[in-house]
Amino acid sequence: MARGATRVRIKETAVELFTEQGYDRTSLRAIAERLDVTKAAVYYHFKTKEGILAELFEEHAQPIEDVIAWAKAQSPDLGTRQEALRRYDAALAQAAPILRIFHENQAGLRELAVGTAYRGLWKRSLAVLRPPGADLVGQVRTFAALIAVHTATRALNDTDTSIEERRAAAVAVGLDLLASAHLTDFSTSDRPRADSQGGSDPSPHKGALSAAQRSEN
Amino acid sequence: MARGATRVRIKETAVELFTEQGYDRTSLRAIAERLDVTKAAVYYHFKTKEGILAELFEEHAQPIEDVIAWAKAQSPDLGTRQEALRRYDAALAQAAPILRIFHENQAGLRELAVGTAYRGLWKRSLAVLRPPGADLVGQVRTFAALIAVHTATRALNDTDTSIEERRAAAVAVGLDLLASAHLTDFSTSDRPRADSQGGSDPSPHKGALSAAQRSEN
DNA sequence: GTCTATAGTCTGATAGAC
DNA sequence: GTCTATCAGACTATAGAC
Repeated sequence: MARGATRVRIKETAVELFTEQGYDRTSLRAIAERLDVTKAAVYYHFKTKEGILAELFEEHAQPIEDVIAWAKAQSPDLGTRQEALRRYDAALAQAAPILRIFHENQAGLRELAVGTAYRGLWKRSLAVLRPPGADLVGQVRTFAALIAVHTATRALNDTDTSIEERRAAAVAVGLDLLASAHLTDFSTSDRPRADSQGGSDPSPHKGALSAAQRSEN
Repeated sequence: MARGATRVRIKETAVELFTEQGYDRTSLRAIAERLDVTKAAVYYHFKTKEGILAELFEEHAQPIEDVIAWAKAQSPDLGTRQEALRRYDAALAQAAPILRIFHENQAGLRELAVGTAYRGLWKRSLAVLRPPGADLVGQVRTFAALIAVHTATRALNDTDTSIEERRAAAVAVGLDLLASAHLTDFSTSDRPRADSQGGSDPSPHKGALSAAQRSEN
């Protein structure tokens, strides 16, 4: 067995079991048994159960932190935010299984340090995608854009479509939502132009905007 | 103490603790202690721990089932789906705390019967909101609409806005997404030009880092 | 309707041999 | 680097007194 192989296998198995059964329901004994090692062997590599999850998080959060750092270094326009969403999606290609664990175990991880770290990453991602001075509707759109890229791919896994198709669809919807969120003054008919840098207006499908204005019930 | 009061208090306390700590981390002992009764008293009212959650689910799922049944009895047009979303939101006003428990404990509840029941409810809700023959993008939009109404209100609770404002914003975005989902032929996705780099480069490390040296934040 | 007492099992974690 | 052995504590659930 190569050096460090067991440590890697522990993390791989932990991802499997955390995903299948949940973090709290997954015991170290179960991880050890599936690997055909003893519980003490797991404790040799990781000080605590949370330590396994924390290391998984740190590994996969880094590419997303890079996207956030990149976006902060750009001018805060629509093009930057849309490109940030595409890069977020690219980072997610690897990180999705781990972030899914955090998403589906929110309640149980709330009091753990690693859960706080995840919530911070989510908030920073949202802050980067959100137009400055967005109104509430714009903030909801931004949230919807992020969560679409985050979970829509898995939510539609009962369709007979490929992962690539679903990811592309989720990103397309996310980009459209970011464009809509860019229209800050949503409730009036005076709408600012969507893009000022290229001269070519992306012009997403705004025909449905009037539907939302009928929301008063 | 009025008749049946303890049973109600157990459910109320369970909601609090399931929300704060998660379902798996909440012991019956903790529920009993917070109520200042004994564990056995809880077992008198509920056969199992899952039984508490199951009863909470059944109570609050019914108004949503009613919305689904109503929508199925209408003609499957956009107006019906939008009205269904509004009614879903109205039902959510009471059911939200309970459904939040299911949403934030997905992994741990996966193997439980009550978790399967929740996933079924979600799928049926989605089916009612989805335009017949929607393409993938339309399905993502429908998913985003439902999840916006479902969780956006809570996701924005760090803003200094009222719950009513946030709910109205979430519904507005949801209605707009349903309208967009109605446009089936979206598949020619236009990608707005982002910036000089363009494309979706997942590794922006070196160039972005040096650019990030500029004092932003 | 609420209690005491307890069964039986599993948990995360540690100490120390090899 | 992996093991055996063991810990103290927590868990769900049950039986039966009052």
